[in-house]
Amino acid sequence: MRVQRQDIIDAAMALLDDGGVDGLTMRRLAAALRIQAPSLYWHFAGKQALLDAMADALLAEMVLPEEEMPWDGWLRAVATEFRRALKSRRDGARVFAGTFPALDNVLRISDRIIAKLRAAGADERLAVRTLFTVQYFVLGFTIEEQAATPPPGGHGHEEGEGVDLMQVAQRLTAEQAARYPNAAITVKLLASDDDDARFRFGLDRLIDGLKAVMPS
Amino acid sequence: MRVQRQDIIDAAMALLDDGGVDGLTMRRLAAALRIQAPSLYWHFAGKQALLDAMADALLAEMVLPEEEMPWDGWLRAVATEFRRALKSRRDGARVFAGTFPALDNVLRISDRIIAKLRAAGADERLAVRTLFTVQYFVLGFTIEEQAATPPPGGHGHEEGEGVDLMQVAQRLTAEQAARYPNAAITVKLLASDDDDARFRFGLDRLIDGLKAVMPS
DNA sequence: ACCTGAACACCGTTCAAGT
DNA sequence: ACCTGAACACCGTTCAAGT
Repeated sequence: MRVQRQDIIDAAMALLDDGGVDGLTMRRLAAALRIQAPSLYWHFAGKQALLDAMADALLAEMVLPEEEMPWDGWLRAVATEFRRALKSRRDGARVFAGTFPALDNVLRISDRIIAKLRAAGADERLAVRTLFTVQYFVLGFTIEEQAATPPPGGHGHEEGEGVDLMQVAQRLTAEQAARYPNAAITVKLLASDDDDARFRFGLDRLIDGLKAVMPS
Repeated sequence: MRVQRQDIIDAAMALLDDGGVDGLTMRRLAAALRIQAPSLYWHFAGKQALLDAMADALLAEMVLPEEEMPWDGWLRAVATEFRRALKSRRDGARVFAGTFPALDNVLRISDRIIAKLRAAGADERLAVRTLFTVQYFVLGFTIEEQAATPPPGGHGHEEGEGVDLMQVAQRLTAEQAARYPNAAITVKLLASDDDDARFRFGLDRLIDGLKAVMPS
């Protein structure tokens, strides 16, 4: 049986979990599929097209909340699901960032979000700005979250790819800690704070701020 | 005169403007400095250490607002300056994202922001969460902003690195536009909307939301 | 203290050719 | 319609050696 486009995406996603974006090469991907690297170029125009397809695939599993909810709770739920989708694969947020794939899942989900906001009374511009404001926050948050090495008991992550916050805190020179005491505290506090709670904090502030400009 | 650490950072920044992060290679950087690539490893442990130094250098020009302002206006001004600093070099936001450099400029500016928020009555955790929430929004926004090709009259950007939103809009198949009408409108509206106004919109919503949880 | 030459182990992509 | 072999033009990094 020959390799299909979807087989390539599946294998690429698996490889992402193994070695991160930096470990995802066309040659390794081909080897995993037991074909030669140039064969991939029959299915995808180039590596970027593959990454676009992967970004879109990340959203495939997103479950949208029920339609009956008020827009603010609904948007909060969608943002939470978006973060979950990005986190479902190693470096998922980095793969998604920068790509602007006009592919099916991205279009489908954008469409539903805009529809919801418009139904709640927002005009086109307000709906679009709201969508992207929330998206930027989630994306920025999740990129940093995934860049940090999970504390001790991770199950993959062999390489020193991630940033260990504890280690960063300890490597601050005495001079730096004396000169920038608040920054020194920040690193330590950040390392011990709960990611989910931090995410909720930011998202709730944002949605609170959005409520003030949404009609009704 | 031999090459100094700062010369390398300066040359790397110039190279960034020329060819973006993808065009920044140790070999090209060395050539620009008229030395051989391995020499760079005497000054920096590896490419990542250089990128960290570049991320820190991006913040060197940041001008912090006067201390007398109320915290909300002050924070808005700092966020605006942060975006400006990221945009001062091609792909600046991408360079900054993911790195967590405990270097002087990053520490200095974090320290001042936390100090300001604490002086306004926030406890440590609230101050840290506020700082990072705003940072995530600005970073996410600016990454996407820099990923988009500036409309027509750009002065650099030879390669097809950026995403042309107009082109994306036109490449949507009739089937896609029919199935996801709101998404189709979104792409067009996004291409014509003003980036500065979009940035202010998101930032103001965020700061509005933060006001509700800050004491005083 | 700073730099080079040579080498290692890779990359993404093209293209003619095969089935 | 899908895949291969061979090749091109690169990468980041190490390391012994030079000044």
